[in-house]
Amino acid sequence: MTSSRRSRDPVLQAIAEVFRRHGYEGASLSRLTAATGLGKGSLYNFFPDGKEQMAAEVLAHIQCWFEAEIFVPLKETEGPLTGIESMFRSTEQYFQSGQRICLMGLMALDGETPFGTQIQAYFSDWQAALALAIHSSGKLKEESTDLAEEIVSGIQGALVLAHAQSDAGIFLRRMQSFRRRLAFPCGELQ
Amino acid sequence: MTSSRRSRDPVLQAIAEVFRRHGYEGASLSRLTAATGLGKGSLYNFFPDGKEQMAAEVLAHIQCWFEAEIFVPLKETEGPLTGIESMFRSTEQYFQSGQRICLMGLMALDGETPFGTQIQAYFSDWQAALALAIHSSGKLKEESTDLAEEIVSGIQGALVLAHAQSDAGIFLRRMQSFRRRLAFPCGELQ
DNA sequence: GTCTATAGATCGATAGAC
DNA sequence: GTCTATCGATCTATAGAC
Repeated sequence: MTSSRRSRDPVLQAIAEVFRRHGYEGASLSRLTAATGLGKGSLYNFFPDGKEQMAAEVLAHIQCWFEAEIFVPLKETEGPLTGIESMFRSTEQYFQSGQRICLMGLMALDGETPFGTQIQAYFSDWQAALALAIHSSGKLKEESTDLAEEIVSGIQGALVLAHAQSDAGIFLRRMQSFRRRLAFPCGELQ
Repeated sequence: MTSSRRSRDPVLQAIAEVFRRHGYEGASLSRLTAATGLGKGSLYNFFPDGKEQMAAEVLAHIQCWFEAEIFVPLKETEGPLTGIESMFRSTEQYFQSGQRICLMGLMALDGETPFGTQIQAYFSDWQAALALAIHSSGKLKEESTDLAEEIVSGIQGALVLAHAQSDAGIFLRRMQSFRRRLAFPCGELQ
């Protein structure tokens, strides 16, 4: 169990990279075997239900990582602003300053995948945790929800644009912009 | 020429919908024949270079539409604010209030497609036209560029989130938020 | 110009040797 | 647990009848 965990994780990460780069339909078994260094037989030994199970487990792994590293700190940190700043830092690191894509966002656009529920949960969990942190930093409840929606969607858009322009600077500039937006209370004008 | 144009356009639109729904790799010829009502032979008569040519022409068609309906009005309208408002309206209409996906954004994330140049041009043209309109509405040049980047990427993110949550309201709320952001000069704080 | 038939490659998945 | 061999289905693309 524990040793299976230890060997399963790097395989899952290699698989995740293939899904990120090629999308669900483009992630062929030949690409997956090449990326993992495993034969088809071994892959089906790890994931008896094949490609769909691989994608489902990758998404579950991502959800767990964000839950532990971002959502929980957002909800629990004593000073809520440090939770928010830790979110920005973890997000920048996870997406490699904008060079890496969000698989949840890609799958959301891709559509026609059986992962709608997982994707929906990921985004609503993120937004809820962030809205709570913003609210307890002193903003009104309505404004917090709105800002959380702006930032969660804004991060996705920043990843799209950064990848389209092959310019990670776009992502980092957007993240700085979100930080400023939370620091200055100019949203109260409306 | 003119009659070929007339018959080519609806075919191209049907093809575009398939790419939007299934991505480049998921847009199989069988789906394309089903959506267009044409046999493979006819499709290859229209597009001798096959799927890649179909996608390239779809993207070119989209670029042309945005150029004519959004970018030019942004650059040319007498009162620049009416150009910006017309952009918001056309954008909401084009993306069907957030129910329709941006094919350029999807292809940008999809990666590994040979359309990087077209995608890059689309986004930089949009941002440049919008920045110019914002600048001539009275904002500083630096702030205009930044706001244009925020809005162009923000629209993409709003489409991602709206599709993930199956909630077009998200897209419409983000668009309203952008309008407010342009109306109130609170960005000068930093 | 539209269709059907089909080629050749690759797809996801399985079987069975080791 | 890992591999190779192979299945049937589907893929993109072509050929040729009408």
